[in-house]
Amino acid sequence: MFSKSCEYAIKAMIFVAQKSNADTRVGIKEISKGTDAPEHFMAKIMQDLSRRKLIHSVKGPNGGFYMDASDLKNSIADIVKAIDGDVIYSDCVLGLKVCSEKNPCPVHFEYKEIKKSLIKMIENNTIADFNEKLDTGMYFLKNK
Amino acid sequence: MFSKSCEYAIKAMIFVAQKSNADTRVGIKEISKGTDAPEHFMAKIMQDLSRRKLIHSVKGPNGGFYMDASDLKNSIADIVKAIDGDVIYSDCVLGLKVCSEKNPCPVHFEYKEIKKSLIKMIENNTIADFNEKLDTGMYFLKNK
DNA sequence: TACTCACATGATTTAGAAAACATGATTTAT
DNA sequence: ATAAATCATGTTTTCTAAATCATGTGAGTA
Repeated sequence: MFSKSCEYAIKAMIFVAQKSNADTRVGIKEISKGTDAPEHFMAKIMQDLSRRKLIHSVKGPNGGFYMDASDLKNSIADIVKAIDGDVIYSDCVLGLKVCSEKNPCPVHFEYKEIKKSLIKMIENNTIADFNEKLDTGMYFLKNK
Repeated sequence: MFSKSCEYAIKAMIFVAQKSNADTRVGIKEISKGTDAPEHFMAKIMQDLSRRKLIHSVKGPNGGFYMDASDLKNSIADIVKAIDGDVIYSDCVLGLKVCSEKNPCPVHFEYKEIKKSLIKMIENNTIADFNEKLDTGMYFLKNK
């Protein structure tokens, strides 16, 4: 559904939210281990997220990434838009460049409703929400 | 959502359903033009569909592809399973290899419901259904 | 039979995402 | 001020889906 980059980005945001606070930062190594993502690739993604102000970073010794209260208010949709753009809002099951009310593919109207709930899901779930969930220890960001 | 191959496969099935009957077959060239897909690539996909008995083919002069009554009863899900396998049934928003009730990613339960309606959609829509739709001229398989 | 048409099969190439690498810049600590 | 830690940036490599190419096979027709 999302690009690999985007999957990693979401996982990283959730992971950092869990592990960081005002003066505890999380480094790339820890993030990539905690989310089961390739280190160098994840580094690049973190820099994207940082450039787009979805997360804070500090250089140097004891540096790393962290999230403040306003970062925690971001939704999954904000991350997806930052990394994958708005394909999720415009994509077509059959791959039509333009698939709309006026120019619908054969499944346009059926998919429309599903897409609506999909968008609702990613827009209504904030990082803070996941933070609480993960605290229960009943959810996972990686398999092994 | 689906692979490019799968998108083309669905379009091709719908297209052939429209254009063919017992003694009118549709050739690769016509199919690829009618669905805006690369000819050689589409040829390969048609052969997959043919091998998996989702469509009939005839070699030689006046040969081509066609669908009989039972072919028309196939659902979109049948095509998806033939081309992409059952990833749609097991995929995870965050890319976990195993994402289940026992080992859920943070969005597993929210996505579960959406996935259910997605599957329902592709299982309940048969090629024959589209055939009728397309007759109205209000749906499209390509843009230009 | 021989020729042609059109699908079938397998090998090859291309393009773009995913991943890795090399180097630069900034901060902290001594 | 120097060195080490850590994020930032740009380039290169790898991998796989997507697309193409070359050749084979069966069916129809004269």
